[in-house]
Amino acid sequence: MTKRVRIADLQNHLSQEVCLNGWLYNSRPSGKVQFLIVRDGTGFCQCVVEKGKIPDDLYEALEHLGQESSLSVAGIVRAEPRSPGGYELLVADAQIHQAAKDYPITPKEHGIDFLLQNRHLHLRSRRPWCIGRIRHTVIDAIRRFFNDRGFILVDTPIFTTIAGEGEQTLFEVDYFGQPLHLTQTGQLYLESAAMSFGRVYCFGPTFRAEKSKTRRHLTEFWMVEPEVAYIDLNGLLELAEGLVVSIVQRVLSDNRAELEMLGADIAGLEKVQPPFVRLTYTQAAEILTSPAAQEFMKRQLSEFQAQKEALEKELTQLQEQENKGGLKKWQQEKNARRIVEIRSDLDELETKIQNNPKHAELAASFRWGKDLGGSDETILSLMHEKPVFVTHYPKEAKAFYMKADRSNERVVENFDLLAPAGFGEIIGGSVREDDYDRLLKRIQEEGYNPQTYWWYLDLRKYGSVPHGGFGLGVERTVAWITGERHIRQCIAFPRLMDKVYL
RNA sequence: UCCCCGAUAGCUCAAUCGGUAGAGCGAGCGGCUGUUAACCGCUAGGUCGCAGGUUCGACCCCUGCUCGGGGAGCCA
Repeated sequence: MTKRVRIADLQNHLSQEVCLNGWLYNSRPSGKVQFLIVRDGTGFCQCVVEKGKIPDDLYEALEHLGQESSLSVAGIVRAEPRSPGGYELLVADAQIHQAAKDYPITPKEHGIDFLLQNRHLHLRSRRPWCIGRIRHTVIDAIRRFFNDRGFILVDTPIFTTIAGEGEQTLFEVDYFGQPLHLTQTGQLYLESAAMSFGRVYCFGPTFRAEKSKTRRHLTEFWMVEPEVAYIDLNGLLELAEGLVVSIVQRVLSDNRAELEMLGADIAGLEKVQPPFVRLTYTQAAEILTSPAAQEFMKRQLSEFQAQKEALEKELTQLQEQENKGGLKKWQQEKNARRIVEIRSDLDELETKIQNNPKHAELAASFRWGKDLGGSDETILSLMHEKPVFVTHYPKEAKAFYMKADRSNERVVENFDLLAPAGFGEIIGGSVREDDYDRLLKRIQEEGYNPQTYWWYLDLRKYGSVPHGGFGLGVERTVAWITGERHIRQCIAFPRLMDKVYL
């Protein structure tokens, strides 16, 4: 029996005969030779089948084998730059385990809804595969970052009795007759644990019943939350900066091939180095209302318009070519495909062009005291190449547990981290209010029942210390790093508002 | 909850002025010894989302509904 090898290990078996176990990803028969693209979970490999080198009936069976059929192939490994992984297999023998017919996901384009309806199969496709591997690296990098720095993992409950983030977004659960809800954050529990271990983190699913139908929202997502005793805002910023840098570095070193396949912005990721940009909310507001921001928006608008004109010109040319006729059939088809592409790009540009003045106006009319809107965040992050910290938001715009800045009571000691290139928020965090009376007052102001928060208040009665932490959304981080526009492609089985596919 | 866009073959899309539909991919068959979402030829595949209205005539115009996409608010 030939040695079983995984595609990722082929480089160590040059010129040897090996056996791959996998699935047929694509095939290109070409008369007396066939090219089978086989995937095995670790990668993709081109397998060459030449007529005469294997039995004729096997050759024929392979020629008619459907996409995603399961099979084993044996043959000699050789280097081949034209093969996806750089190595190919010259097939000497093959065994078909199950011949699949009419696999629904073809090698061409599909709509997002169709793909999610077939998510159980779509996971096998190249893009979800790349993203899933990067997600794995991101999660591993996060755990290592905290474990290497003496953080203790504390698993906080998923059924919870208290709200952390606003009560409208809770999923309620009937817990043997008692109404509980699914966790929105482990933070409050984590603060309790931090007073025991000093530095802690939790990592788990988070549930928010936000009625947000956008490409940035899931109702079930994964979040890592560190919490540290004896830390100030600067310490938190450094921690967050270090975490994000180490995640990006790990992905750059472990998943470069996947980033390339996805067409991610590798040069942009390489610029993610400390120090990140640090702005206070007040400075951010000044930037948004400044002439520079308006200039920036105008430049963007003219850029969009230039792109639009270029696309329209190309469209006209293609249509003229088509009307003239005399094109080969494959050229016609290529043109038709390009036309569809241009139209969808034009649609998107049109939206951007329409939104630009609105966003510019929103930014210009920004008044101190408001929370930063999505478009404001986009402008701020587009104006900088590196991630941007925004700190010291107005108290009114933020959660009750955030510590009031003692030197300016109108603001709290919090921060958001905006990923670059217009991606938006991936981290939110704060120093926590550690004074009993102030915290009690804030709970009352929010209209919450202090009795529900009795144990949380207790933490301020017994050895209260300055402490704080933050939450980083895994899917948003993965979406930013991979350049994926839909957050729902960044988790295997996404849960959306009003829609759970599988 | 609100605003914008869409629904045509299994999938992705086209159909000029209102005159009962057309490509590619996929599937099936055939051709091709180095392909790269291969290519070339042939075949099959449709209650144009649902209900109503306008009209001699509706994929096309109008109303309602259902489903989907994008965005706002809110957030990681």
